[in-house]
Order: sequence, then structure tokens, then C-alpha cells
Amino acid sequence: MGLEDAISAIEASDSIDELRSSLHRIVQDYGFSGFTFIDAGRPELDVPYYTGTHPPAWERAYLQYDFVHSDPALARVRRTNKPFHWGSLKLPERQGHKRPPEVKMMDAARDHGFREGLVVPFHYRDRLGAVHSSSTVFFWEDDPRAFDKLLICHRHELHLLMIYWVQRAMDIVSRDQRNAPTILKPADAAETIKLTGREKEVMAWAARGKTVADTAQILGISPETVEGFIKQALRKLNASNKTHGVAKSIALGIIDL
Amino acid sequence: MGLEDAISAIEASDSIDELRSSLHRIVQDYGFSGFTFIDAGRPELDVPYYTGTHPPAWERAYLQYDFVHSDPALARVRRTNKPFHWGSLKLPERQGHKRPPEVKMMDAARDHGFREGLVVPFHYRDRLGAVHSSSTVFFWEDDPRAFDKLLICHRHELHLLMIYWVQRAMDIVSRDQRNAPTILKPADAAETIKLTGREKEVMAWAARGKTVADTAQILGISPETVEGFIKQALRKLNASNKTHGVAKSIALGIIDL
DNA sequence: CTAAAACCCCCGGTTTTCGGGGGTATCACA
DNA sequence: TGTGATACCCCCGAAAACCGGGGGTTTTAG
Repeated sequence: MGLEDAISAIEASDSIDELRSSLHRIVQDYGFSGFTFIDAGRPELDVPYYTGTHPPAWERAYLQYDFVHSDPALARVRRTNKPFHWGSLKLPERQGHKRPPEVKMMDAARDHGFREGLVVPFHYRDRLGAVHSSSTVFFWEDDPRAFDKLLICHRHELHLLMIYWVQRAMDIVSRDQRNAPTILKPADAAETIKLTGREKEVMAWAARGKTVADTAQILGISPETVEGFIKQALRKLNASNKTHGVAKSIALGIIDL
Repeated sequence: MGLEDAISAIEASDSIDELRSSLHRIVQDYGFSGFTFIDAGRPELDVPYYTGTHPPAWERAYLQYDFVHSDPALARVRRTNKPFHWGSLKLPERQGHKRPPEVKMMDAARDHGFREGLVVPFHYRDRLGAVHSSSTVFFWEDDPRAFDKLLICHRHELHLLMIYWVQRAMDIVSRDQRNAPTILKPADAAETIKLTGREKEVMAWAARGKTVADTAQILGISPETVEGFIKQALRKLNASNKTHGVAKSIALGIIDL
């Protein structure tokens, strides 16, 4: 099946179930045993939205051992845009006497028969402008050398496929909202947050660890004024405290470190 | 030039200037007269970052008439993930005697010789996990029918090209800016700092705006214990307070929002 | 001209933070 | 089967941050 055919098959799918089996057929053609699509943008959730054609045993293990919070691929997905494979992940060395949870997770994957995995990150916006991050992993159970060869030739195709797959999934879900998985539904509309120069300055110094008094001295204004700017910024950011405000500012790209 | 060659050329570029001329050559091969990359995620900025090989006259007009705030393609980019062309934009009807600004902008583009344009949206995350949205437009000055034909055959290639181009641009910029990391002192290599599971958890909840009391309830431990973990994490991070610690944790990739 | 927003300063009561100080539980290895 | 390293859990008190207001002048945009 060529790339154009695959995209056509995806765009012709008319329900999430159909979409799932379409992709399954496509990735099987490439030699993968299955795939998992997972919402990667909400690390605070214990069980984010996911779907796919992975083995049930793997799903049970993943949930049971809380791998969402230790999966090193998910962590990387949140900071990158290009596909990568499990073999390229840098795992932490064991500190002390315990195996780090990341290593535990990868060992478990191996125990389930997965010898490699291709992870495709995709960050997208819904029709309200809200941003979502997704991770899709294609499982490989055959010879790792064949996997390497596949990557060289078809990495880009698989990347493109996922983009159109996610887009199609979003279109379907927004069309029939009733039984929609929550993640694919448009979240809060993206609000444009506009901080003034002073507000950005005080937040940036806060991010660098300066207290209100420090910042006041740096900027040559009174501590009370600094507090005023911070309060104003927190209101605009809809943040509950200074720490939250700084985190949001970084996430929104308002301040750079 | 094939797709793989084009991507190779992009990934081999070592500066923004080189990257720009690489892409220019590639899109000229497709028949476009030039391109403009623009940071589309900040509607609040009057002059967002942009670069490209557009005619200087067009750039002057764009700035002079403040087209950033009326460009209908930019507005659409913020809500979509697939490439589209100017012809598919739905422009508002003229009300009364005034031309809507969107129409004005498209008319101006035509006056500058552009008969069509392919717009490729791309939403990406940087190494801090911050989300950005970009718009790249490829200008078409030839026969519109040839443009339609090109889209059918090569839309996906152009889409993929942009993804790798943006990623490469980000890599170059973040490499060049690494001499001014105020928040990361040289000694703070990510590898040397290892937080335990609990330490990471309390820092992550702090970044999401939770107070010590909130976090204690979420984790089912006493507030004093939560404080203990935070203090321990701050020591390891060599951070002067919680806000600083959270900023550092994000910068080091230890926690995600 | 006028309204809105940026910028600057202040108070008082409440909550959080962060320097310390404790302790137990678990695990790999000898 | 102990031993040592580490994760994990709890407490105190002085200092700082938070949060709700209250002022005012200057700059910007319609």
C-alpha cells in the first residue's frame, strides 16, 4: 500500500473504530504488530485517553504499574516534534540499589515481546485553538535490524500518516460529540495572554529565584510595586500563585530562561 | 530533487541563513517564487518573528498595513493542522462601502503578483515544552491550474518538509542561544541532578499551582512531609526557592506541566 | 479629548516557605 | 542476616510571600 493510498484510507474512515482498524492494517503492512495512540499532554492525569491495537496484557501492565508516569517516551514526546525509536532513549542509570522506574517500564515492554518501538509525537490544535499533544507508538516484535532498515526508508511516511490520522480522528469526534473521548473534544479556548514589559520582567526574575526584595533592587523600584506587578501578572495568567505563574509563563513561551 | 534529498539538505544546514536558502532552492524546484515563515502563535505581538525569501516590497506592505492582524491565513493556521491554499479561504463579505481588512490583504497580495499561496501550519514544542505555532506560506506567481496540479501530487511532501525545516531552525537557534542560560548554571547538567519519585511529584504539583496542603491531600501524606520533599528537591536542584526550583525542573526536563 | 492601560507606591491580616531537627521502611549485596 | 544507603515520613519557628484592597501619574490609542 502506498502512502497516498494509506492517507486516502484514513480520510475515508468514518468512525473511531474504523479509523483504528485502518491504521492497524497500514502499520501491519509496514511490519509492526500494532499501535497505541495516547494523549501525552496531561501528565497530571492518572489515566489519559488512549486507543490502539496493543495486546490487552500490555494494557493491563501499563495501567497496573502506572507506566504513564514513568514512560520515558512520553516525557520525550512533550519536548520534541520528530519521530524517534525506543533505542534512542537515554535511560537513567540506576541510583543506589533500585532500578529506576523508566528502566522498569522498558524491561516490561521487552518482556511483552516488543523488541523496538517507533514513537511519533504530534502536537495539534483543535478548532477552538486549544493545543493538544499526542504520542503514537508502533510496536515491533521482529528482528531489530529489519526495524532499522524500515526506519531509514519509511520514517517520514509514518510521521505523515499520523498527522492525517489524528486530524481525521479530531474531525470525526467533533462531528459526533456524544460518545466522544474527552481528550479529542475541544478543551478551553486558547486565551491570548498579554503581559506588559514590567510584568514579564518580574516574572522572569522570579523564575531565576529572586525574591520580591531582590527584584525590587534589580529594577530600582519598591518591593510593593514588584508585588503589584506579580499580582497583576498572576491574574492575567489565571495562576493561583507565583510558582504556578512562572510555570505557565514558561509553558506559554512568555518568559525565556 | 527528491523528498529525502530535500530533508537531507535541510538537516545539513548549519545556520538560519543557510536554512533559508536551502528551503528557497527546494520550493523553487516545486515552482514557487519564495516563502515566508512566520511565528503565528502570538496574535498579541505587533511584529512576530518572521523570515523568508519574499519580495521586500511585500514585506513593507505587510508591515505598513498591519496585515498580521488581518491575514485570514494566520487566523486559520491557529485552528488547523493541515496545509491549505489561499483559494480555500472563506473571506467575509463586504459590509456597506468598506472592504473588510481580510479582503484588503488578499487584494494586496494579488497586486504584488501572488496568484496563489500554499499555507502550511505547524504547531511544535521547544525543549522547555512550550508550544509554538508557525505558518509558512509558499508564494505562487504562475498559472493557477499548475498550482492545483502541484497540490494534488506534492502537498504532503511540502507539509513534511516544513516540519523538518522548523525543527532544524529550532535546533540551530537553541544551540546558538545556549551561551546565555541565566537559569542554568554550568554545574547544573541534567545528568547530575536526580530527584526521587516523590520529589518529582511534589515539584510537578507545585508547578501546576497546588499548595503544599493541596499536594498533601492529592498524595495522601501530611503537609509536613510534602514540605520535606520540596526542601530536599530544592537542595538537589540548588534552587533558592520553590519558584526557582520549578523553573529549573522544567528547564532540565525533570517535570512536565 | 478621553478612556484605557501601563506604571508606580502603600497597608494589614493570613498563609506559605524554608532553615533546621527528628524518625521508619525498603532493598541489594556481602 | 546484618548493614548501609536511600526513599519515605513527620515536626518547629522565624521570615517571606500572598491577597484583598487603597492610592496616584504617565503613556498610548481611538
